[in-house]
This record gives sequence, C-alpha cells and structure tokens, in this order.
Amino acid sequence: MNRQQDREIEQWLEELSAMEDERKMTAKQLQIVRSAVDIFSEKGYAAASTSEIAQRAGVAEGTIFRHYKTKKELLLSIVTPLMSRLVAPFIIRNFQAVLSAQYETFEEFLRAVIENRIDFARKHMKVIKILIQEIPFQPDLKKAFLEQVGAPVGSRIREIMVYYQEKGQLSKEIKPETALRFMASTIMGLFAEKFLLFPDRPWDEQAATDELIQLILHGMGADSK
Amino acid sequence: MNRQQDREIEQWLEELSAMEDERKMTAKQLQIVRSAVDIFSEKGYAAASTSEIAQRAGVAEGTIFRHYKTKKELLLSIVTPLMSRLVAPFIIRNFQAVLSAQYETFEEFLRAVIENRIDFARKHMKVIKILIQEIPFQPDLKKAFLEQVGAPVGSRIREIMVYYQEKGQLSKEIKPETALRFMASTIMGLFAEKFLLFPDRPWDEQAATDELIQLILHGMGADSK
Amino acid sequence: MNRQQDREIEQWLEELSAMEDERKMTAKQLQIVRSAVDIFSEKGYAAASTSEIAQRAGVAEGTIFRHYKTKKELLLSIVTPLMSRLVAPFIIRNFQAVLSAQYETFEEFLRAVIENRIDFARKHMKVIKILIQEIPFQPDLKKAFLEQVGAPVGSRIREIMVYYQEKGQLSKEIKPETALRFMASTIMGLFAEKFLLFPDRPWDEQAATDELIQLILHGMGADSK
Amino acid sequence: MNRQQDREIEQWLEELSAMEDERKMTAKQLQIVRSAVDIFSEKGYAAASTSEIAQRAGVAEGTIFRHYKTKKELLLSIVTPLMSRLVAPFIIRNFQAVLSAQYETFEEFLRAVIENRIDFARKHMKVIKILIQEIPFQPDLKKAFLEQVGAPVGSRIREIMVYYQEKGQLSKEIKPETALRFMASTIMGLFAEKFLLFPDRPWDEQAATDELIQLILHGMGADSK
DNA sequence: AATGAATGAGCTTTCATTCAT
DNA sequence: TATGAATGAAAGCTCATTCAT
Repeated sequence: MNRQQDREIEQWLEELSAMEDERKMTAKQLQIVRSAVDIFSEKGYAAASTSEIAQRAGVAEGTIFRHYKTKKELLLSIVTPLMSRLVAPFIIRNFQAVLSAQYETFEEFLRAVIENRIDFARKHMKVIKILIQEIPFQPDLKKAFLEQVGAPVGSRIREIMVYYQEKGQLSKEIKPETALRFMASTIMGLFAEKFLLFPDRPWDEQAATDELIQLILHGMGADSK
Repeated sequence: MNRQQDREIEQWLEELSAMEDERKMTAKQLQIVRSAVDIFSEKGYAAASTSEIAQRAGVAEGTIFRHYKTKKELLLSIVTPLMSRLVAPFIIRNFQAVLSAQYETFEEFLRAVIENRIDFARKHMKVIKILIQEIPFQPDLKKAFLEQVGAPVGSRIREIMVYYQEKGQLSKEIKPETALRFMASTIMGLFAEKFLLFPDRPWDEQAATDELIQLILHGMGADSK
Repeated sequence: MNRQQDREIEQWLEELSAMEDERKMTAKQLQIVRSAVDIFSEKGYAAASTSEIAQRAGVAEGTIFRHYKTKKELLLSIVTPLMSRLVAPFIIRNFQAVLSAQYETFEEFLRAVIENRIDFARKHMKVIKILIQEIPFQPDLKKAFLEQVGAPVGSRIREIMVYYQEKGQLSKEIKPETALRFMASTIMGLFAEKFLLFPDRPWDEQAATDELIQLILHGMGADSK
Repeated sequence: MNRQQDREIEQWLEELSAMEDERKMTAKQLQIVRSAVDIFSEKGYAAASTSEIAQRAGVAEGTIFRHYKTKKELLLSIVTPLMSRLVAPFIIRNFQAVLSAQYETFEEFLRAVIENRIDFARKHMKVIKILIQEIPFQPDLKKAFLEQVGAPVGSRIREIMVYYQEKGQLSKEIKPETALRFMASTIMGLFAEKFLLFPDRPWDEQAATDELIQLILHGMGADSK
C-alpha cells in the first residue's frame, strides 16, 4: 500500500459520507446548505439571519423551515457530518496493519497525516470555522465533538504512539493527550495564521508543512532525518 | 533584577492601564462592564442582548447607552484595553538590558514568559475568549489586534531570538514568525483544553507548564537543561 | 368636449394611477396605508408611531415592515403617488386643443380648474395635508415636488396664460410664476380656513368658489362677466 | 405722524414685548431658547430632541427642565410671545385716528401693512414657521391663535374696510373674513415661495411687494393709483 | 441655578417561525 | 415541495423627564 492508495481510500471515505448527506437533497436544499455555510462562516451563527440565507440561496424564507425545523437544526446538519469526515481516516479497520505496512518512520506517518488533513481542511475551511466558533457556545455540539472526534482520535493516537515508541522512534515521556493537543494546536495555529489572519498573503505550503513537521518532531523528541 | 521584581513591574503595568479605564467609571458603569464581560463570554457577542446585560448589571437598559453609544462600542471598550495589557510586558523600555540581566538561558526566559502569561490569561480568561471569538467577524478588531499586538510582539520576539541565537542557545534555522505562531498556538492550545474543553477537570498547572516548555524548547531546537 | 367629458377624463386619470398602486396590494397592506394616512395627518409624521398605525390597521407591527422597509418608505409610498395625481389634469396630451375647444374665456377655464381641484382636494385632504406638512422637513420630498409638480404645472400655466393673453382676456403684466403662486396660495388659503382652522363651521362651497374666482380674476386683471 | 414715527412705534412695541420675555432670562436660558428655535424650525417639534437642543445650547440636559417643565412648555414659551408681537400693530389705541391721520388711500395703508409685516416676518421667520407647522397638531395652540390673533386682527380689518369703503375706495361686496384670508394667504404664499421653496434664489423684494399689492388691490376691487 | 447620571417607556426595526395557498 | 404574507416577541436604541449632588 502506498501513498497513492492511501489517498484513494481517503477519497472514497469522503465521498461516502458526503453522498450520504447530499444524495437525497433537492436542488433547493443544496442551495440552502451552501448559502448557510457561507453566511454562518462569514458572520457567525448568531449574527446570520435565516432571511439572508434564504435570499442568497434564491429560495423563499419558508422553504428553509420545510427542511429544517429550526435554525439550529440547520447548523447541526452542516456541522455534524463534518465530524465524521474529520475522523474518517482514523477509523479504517485494521489501522495498525495499515500503519506498519505503510509508514516506516514516525516522521513519514506524521507527514502523511498532516498533508492529508491540510488537504481536508482547505476543502472544508468554512465548515471547520463554523464548528470551532460554535463549540464554545453550544453544549450539545461540544459533547458531540468530544464523543465523536476527541475520543476515537485520542485512542488512535495512543496506539500510534505506542507503536512508534516501541520502535524506539519516539520519546516515551510524552503523554498521548499532550501530544494530541500539541499536534492539533500547532496545525490549527498554522491554519489560523494562513486562513484567518492573513488570507491574502501568499505562502509556500510545502515549506510551511516541512517546517511544521520539524517543530512537532523535535518538540516530541523524535529524531528527524 | 529577579523574578520578584519582574512580577512587580508587570503588576504595576497592569494596574496602570487598568486604572486608566476604570478610574473614572461610575459604579453602575463598572457593573455594566462586568456583566457584559460575563454574558459576552458565555453566549458570544451577537447572541448577547443588551437587555440581559442591563438586567444582570442591575441597571436600566438605557443606562448602557448613556455610556456606550452602541452595543459594539461596549464590546470594543472591553476588548481594546486588553490588547495593551497583553503587550505591556513586551514594551518595557530597555528590554534587552532587562533580558540579559535577568535570564541567562532561553529556557529561563521562556519559562518566565509562559508563567507570566498564564497568570495573565487566567485573570482575563473571559475577555480573551471574547477577543478571540470576535476577531474573525470584526475587521476593525482584527486590524487593531494586528497593529497593537501582532506587530510589537513580533518585533520583540525577533530581538529575543537573535539575542539567544547569538548566545548559541537557539537554532538559527527557525523563522521568528514561525516561532511566534508556534509558541502562541501551543500556549493557546493548552488554554483551549483546560478552560474551554475540560474546565471541570482538575489539572496540575506546574506539570503542564513544564511539559509545554519542553515541547517548545525541543521543537525550537533549544537545548534543555 | 364639455364639462361632463372633462370630468370623465379626470376620473379616468385618477383611477388609472390609483389602480397602479393599489391593485397589487394585499388587504392588510391596504389597511396599513389607510391607517397610516389617518394617523400621519392627525399627529404628523414624526409624532405618529408605527405601533399605533399597526394597531389601528388591525395588523401586527412586523407586517408594516414586510411591505415597507422603513417608516419613511411608508410615508413616501403614500405621498408620492399623490403628486402624479395632482398634475394629471395638466398632462393631458394636446392640452391646448382641449383648452380652445372647451373654455371660451379665462374665467370659464379658471372655474373649471378650481372646481376640479377642490373636488380633488376634498377627496385627498389628508394626504395633501401630510405632503404639505412634510415638504419643509424632507429634502427629497421637496425635490420630488418641485420636479414632478412645480415644473410641469408651471409650464402649463405659462401656455395657458399666453393663450388667454393673446385672446386679450388677461393682462400681460403679470408673470406666470407670480400668477401660479397667487392662484395656488389663494386656493390653499381657502382650504386652510375651511378644513384646518374651522373644519366644523358649515360653509357654502359654491359661494366661496365664486368669491374666490372673482378675487383671482380681478387680481389678475381679467374682465369678469 | 409719518412713516418714520410709525416705524418707531412698531419698534417700541416689539422691544416692549420682547423685553418682557427675555429680560429675566439667564444667559443659559437664552441659549436654550435660541437653540430650540433653530432645531424646532429645522426638524419640526416632534422630531427635535431635548438632548440635541441642550447640546447645541451648550447646556446640560437637565437645565432645560429647570426652566421649562416639559418640552411642550418650551415650545409654547417660544411661540406664544410671537402671537402678541404679531398683532401688536393692530392693537394701538385709537387706531382709527392713526389711520385717518396717516394713510390717505387704502393702497397706502396696504403697502404700509405689507412692508411692515414682511419686515417682521423676515426677522421672525423661524418662529413663524414653527407656529404654522404646529397649529394643526396642537389644539391649544390653535385655540390661542384664533383668540389672540384671529379675533383682534379680524375686527381691526373690519373697521379698516368699513373706513375705506366709506371713503369709496373699496368695493363693498367683499366680506372682511374673505378679505383677511385673501390677504393673509397671498402674503404667506409669497413667503412660502421665497423662504421655504427657494430660499437660495435671490429676489427683488421691492418689486415682489409692489406686484403683490397690485394683485391684492385689484382682487379686492380697489382702484390702483 | 446647574449638572449629568439614571430611568423606563416607547421607538423603529429584525427575527425565527407558522400557515394558507 | 415551495411559497411568501403574516406574526409577535425581542432586538438595539432614543427619549423626555427626574433627582442627588
């Protein structure tokens, strides 16, 4: 199994979950969702008005409420599917086998994950922004996030770390929770800078990724090439 | 100059800027600000209503608008002073002298800064949360943040890094912008975990700080003790 | 063409422009307009509250703003159509032909116009009152009035005066602007007395009209019968 | 008695009543009144806010209410004195003697009155505007106006007309009420044109006055010189 | 006499949601 | 399924007025 195959699997997982949602949508409904994503991410959930969403979707106000009982249900319908797509690559069955077959070193693994998630994040930037913005204010969202994302990813990370620690490539001192937070926050930091603070400033994505990987690897006491 | 003195300076800077704002406030106005901070951080700026703010402040709704022309002005009056307090420790005159007199190693310096900012952040958690939540939606806030916080802190970090790089304690490969983002995002990651995601889970602050410092030091290629 | 026909044309013009406005109104919207006319003319635009308008219209307050973005738009929607109706009789194509066919003397013409406009004014008293009251405070209204009413009526009056001056029935010394103002202000003076100052005092409309016509005719140096 | 003396009397009457009002005013109160006159005439009574009045007067909000119990009392304090000044020249004792001594012809009299009132109106334009605008909406104002202005001026006009009718200079057919309305409305029409509709257009005051006098004289069947 | 902070009722306007068509 | 008129609660904000200083 090589990187090409990996990408295909990921692709496939994405399509799968995406289709589940969108397959049975009417054209109007799709427009509503798209318009909602735009406006939620532009002005925030609370400041977005259903009438503006309807207008930008080219749809009557009432139509939104035919598909979603409340404005909040519309939010959840947008943000919940993202979560499963977010964890998809970590849920492949027989993960460890995949791992050992595929990534000789922790660095290889890390690079694969980061590149993959950067791809993903770029595609779903708006919805991710909505999710992160709303988690602090919506307890049910927070709960769903911890259960559906936090827990499974957490346990995967644990397995992975043990795997590479036993291979002697990773310091045993660092706790998996800390490592997860460390990785997640540095990645999200990169995103905050590139997409939120300076969206107009051009950047060399490859270089930034390399740099980031070095920071994480060193930080976690893994030997770089 | 020792840590004790450092804390005193910081203290003094804080008081100074705080007093400027609050000195001439009436009792009611203070209540309004406090109530607004609470509610903005609980439900977000857009979802907070001036009537609820007034109610919790024990004040008539009109009173808010006697002191602040608009709801947004109230937001800014809360969030703008935070910025100057945020950068205060970096603006001390003769910073380099202070530095060399005080911190032998980069690690010492890093520890001092992180502990200091953790102190600060704990004290001002709510307002920081408001600021971060609103920056993506308020262009003027974002601009003010970049100018008043980003720029000065950025140039300080540059000086500091050169200083310790020349002392041979810091890898020369890392760019200051990247370093700043790296440090900021790991620190904020810690905060997001401890205060937003699991505010009820007890934690050993000292241990977390030590851990964080090691991650940063290693990540940036500084030799740990 | 006789007076009967003239009245029919006028009638038709009225209906025409009225229908344009009201045809596509919902029942509720019509109630809103009616109620707004009443209340604006009773207390003045600024002192009228949308909530009172809604209440008297038997409609929810929000309904007003579904049809008119602002209170001012509601005012304009009431007052603007009046202007076109006000000038309608002066805009008939081939006016001069009508004139010569119809009115042998200036007095006849004057009598026709005055009676006609008194009819009109009685029907639209409230809206006229609103218009006159608000013109001094709303620059856009004033502009619209001058362009849509002042200019066309002015140039018609000019034509008419030349016509009767050449017939030797009208002094050539008087300027058309002055004549227009003279006629308009005496007519409006009559209205102010009868409808504003003493609305409860009964009056002989025919006698008052005759009297008024004599005053104007003599004032303008036209020979009375 | 000549025109010079007449002017002096008028002057004196004016001062007298003016002083009554303003003599005991503090500087602040005067500023309040001036500011109120400006703002009432600019935006209308209902749309003027006491806070704006206070601000333009350079006075605290509360100060207004120290002098005037309510906003309406402020309005009345401005508009009521105008009424007495408006009728002052008609109330001179022994009016008929003055008349016969002074004005040989009705035209002379008319010219004197009109010139005098134009003088007056120019000086008090703003307050007159306020009065006229508010009369339709304030029953007590209307009542005061009819009693203090309408009645005395009406009876004076009656005397005057009889006087000149007996001198054979004035048609006996016209009713004094009608004559009063006719004169008032043509004068006010001139004012509306010159001060409200086209305040920026320059005009020859003397010519306009002459023209107006001719219109009135002819209209009323008085022989012009 | 003058201030200006405080009030609470009321303002215009927006909003999420309902429902007859 | 889709519409859009209608709703009424609630939003942000203004206002005339009061009162302790």
